[in-house]
Amino acid sequence: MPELPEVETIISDLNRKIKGVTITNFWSDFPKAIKGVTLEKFKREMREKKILKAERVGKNILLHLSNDKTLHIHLRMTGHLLVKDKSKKLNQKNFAEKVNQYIHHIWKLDKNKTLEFSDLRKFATITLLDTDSLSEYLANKKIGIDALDSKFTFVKFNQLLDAKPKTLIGIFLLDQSIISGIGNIYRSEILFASGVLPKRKNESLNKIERKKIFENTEKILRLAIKMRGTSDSDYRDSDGALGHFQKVLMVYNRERQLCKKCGTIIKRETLGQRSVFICSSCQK
DNA sequence: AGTTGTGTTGAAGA
DNA sequence: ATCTTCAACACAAC
Repeated sequence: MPELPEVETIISDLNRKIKGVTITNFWSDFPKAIKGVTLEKFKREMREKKILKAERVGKNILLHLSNDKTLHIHLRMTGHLLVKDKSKKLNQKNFAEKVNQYIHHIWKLDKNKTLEFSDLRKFATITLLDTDSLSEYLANKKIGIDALDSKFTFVKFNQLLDAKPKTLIGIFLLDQSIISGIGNIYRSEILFASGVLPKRKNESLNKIERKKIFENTEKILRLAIKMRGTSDSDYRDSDGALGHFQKVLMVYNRERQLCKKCGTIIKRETLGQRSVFICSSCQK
């Protein structure tokens, strides 16, 4: 599941591999994922445009093009972007893996490269925007402050918590309109590291607990970026390779396994229709 | 073999 | 308003 660290890994890969390259053509067998324009119009808009830069806001990918257009890509659950270089024989093995075989869109690039979009469940979306209208578009989407934005301070975090006193912290952390970037994996990990149960109301959290959640959010997200994300299931980087954070998960997807800290059996609970994983002895 | 769970988001319903 | 449910879709696990 691509959350902030996985998207950040993709963004840095894209900037390293395809910044400045020219799109020669575009192919899709699932144009439904392309929002706002027909496939034909979209193809026309792609041809002979340069990819200037990749950017990230929360889990959202922004690709700035040379025609004052910006591509907004959301990977949703199973989307991932692969960069292939036909002049290199590298990564054939990764790309052959089944999870990388659900290619529904291809940007053909110069220098023998392609940007290929694999998406098993086909929930991902591609939106073509005027770069000028970007800030308006993002405001409309109600994307909250990025969890790694330097403006996301402890003071700001407290203001956000106090604005939603009755909300459960486990639900709050997942709400992209408040803070963007945290998904199901990292909310369980952040709350475990902070010793706080997901069903605690914001108003019940004392200053020490708030501080721990705030600090662990940055700490865990940055460590996960360093480890190139969590490949618990479908996620792969632009080489089609696995991330490594799944090796150090403390609670996520570890139902009925023993807590790595205290040996208590990890439990799975449902919160807002989604699973959350807890150690009832480490978290209060 | 049919049912259920999976997680992200937007839209619809209450 | 805010919460809950569902739908988008494919597949693995039961």
